[in-house]
Amino acid sequence: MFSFSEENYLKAIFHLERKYQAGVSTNALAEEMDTKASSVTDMIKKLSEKELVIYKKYQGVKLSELGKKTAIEVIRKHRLWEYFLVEKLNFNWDEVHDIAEQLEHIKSEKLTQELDKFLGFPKRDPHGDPIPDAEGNFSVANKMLLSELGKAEKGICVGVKDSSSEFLRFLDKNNISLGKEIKVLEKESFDGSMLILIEERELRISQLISNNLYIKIQ
Amino acid sequence: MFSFSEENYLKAIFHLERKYQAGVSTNALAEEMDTKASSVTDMIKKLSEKELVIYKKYQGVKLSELGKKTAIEVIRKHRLWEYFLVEKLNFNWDEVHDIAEQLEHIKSEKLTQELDKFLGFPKRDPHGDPIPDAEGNFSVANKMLLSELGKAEKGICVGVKDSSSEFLRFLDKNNISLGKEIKVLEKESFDGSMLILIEERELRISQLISNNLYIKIQ
DNA sequence: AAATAAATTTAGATAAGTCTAAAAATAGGT
DNA sequence: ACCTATTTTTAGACTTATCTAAATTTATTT
Repeated sequence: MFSFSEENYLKAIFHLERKYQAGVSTNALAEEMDTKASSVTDMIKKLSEKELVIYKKYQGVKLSELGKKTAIEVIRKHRLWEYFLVEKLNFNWDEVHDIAEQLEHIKSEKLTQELDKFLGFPKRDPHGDPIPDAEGNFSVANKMLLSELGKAEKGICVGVKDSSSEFLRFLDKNNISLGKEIKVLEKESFDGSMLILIEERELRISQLISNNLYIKIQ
Repeated sequence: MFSFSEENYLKAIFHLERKYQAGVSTNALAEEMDTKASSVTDMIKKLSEKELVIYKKYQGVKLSELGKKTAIEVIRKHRLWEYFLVEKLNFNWDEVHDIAEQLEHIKSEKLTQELDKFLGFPKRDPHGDPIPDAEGNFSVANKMLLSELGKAEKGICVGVKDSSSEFLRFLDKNNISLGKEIKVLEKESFDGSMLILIEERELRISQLISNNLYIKIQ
């Protein structure tokens, strides 16, 4: 079994690989993990010895098949627990991340399977992210950022890029939640803000907001 | 916040204090924690600095009020999670201990409270042990060991002293479970075994068994 | 009360994960 | 191609929790 720290590194590498297919740099990992580059190098060596990552000095890291499988298992647990907290224990979607960061490291395959079953095999967590199934498969939705929409186009809100409490509470306050339709009424080119229509209300949002909201078109 | 290891020591001291009111010895703790006496001394010093225990060299330890409160919180979480695993996730009572050992260290007061509410504020875990409430109060049942009963006496099974898988599975196999009435038909003085009546079946059990089964009389 | 046994503590070592500071390698600009 | 800036790695140190082996304290026995 792997330590909490090892699992967290694997998860971080997994997420960064989407952006850096050629290999995740030490500095990128250090920023993601909120630690120093030298610590990252140390851990990468350890993960490499355990054959969880493929690593050549100065060339960045990639996950091995085992590393990827392990990372996906951790992500599966994280998202199942988030779903549990919101659907069964009345948590708001902005409160669950830190607790799920702890729960994702609990080691018991049976627990994960039974939790999944108990929850009715949910497909997405409260932030719209897909939950991997027991085999590690999960849909990579054809989502796009709201900011990519043009004037008069519309989409369904399906997820958030930033899942910080601050952002999620902003969305709550403005009644923006997953599943709602958003139509772009106007786009202001000089600051990137847009006027949107959501549930018959008009709302002006900054580019920072539209850049962190995923939508699905059609 | 305290480390997993610190919490485990506090829990162990709490349990041992029932037996050693004068103070828990280093060796007793070492055995309970399955570690070396020197490691125990190291940890006790640390707990003492943090004012979680009262410690004088060579005199054993006792929990401080803070230490006791912390230990009870961990035990509360352990037992709530055990109840959750059995009642919601279809675990058998012999499978839950190791997973609860992990879950008991999750830090979130809200999680504990909401879990308690979700489960309907259960009073006892699957092994019959009382679950402390949010204020740390819990009933210390007036239970006794089955082995203390005399011939022709009877009681209701309310808990187990040993909660190892092996013992619990033995009980399952022989259809002994919490809430059932047990009557002593015969006691064999030379080996301490007894013949009991449970659900109209007669069963001979060794002293090891009757020494690990709690019953309530009347 | 002295001698021995048992329990406990101390001293020093180890492993995991992190850090700072310095060295080495790579990348970029001219 | 060279010089500089950036990135990455190495070296050495620190903390937590553990260990072994030795020293010390307490308890027991005669």
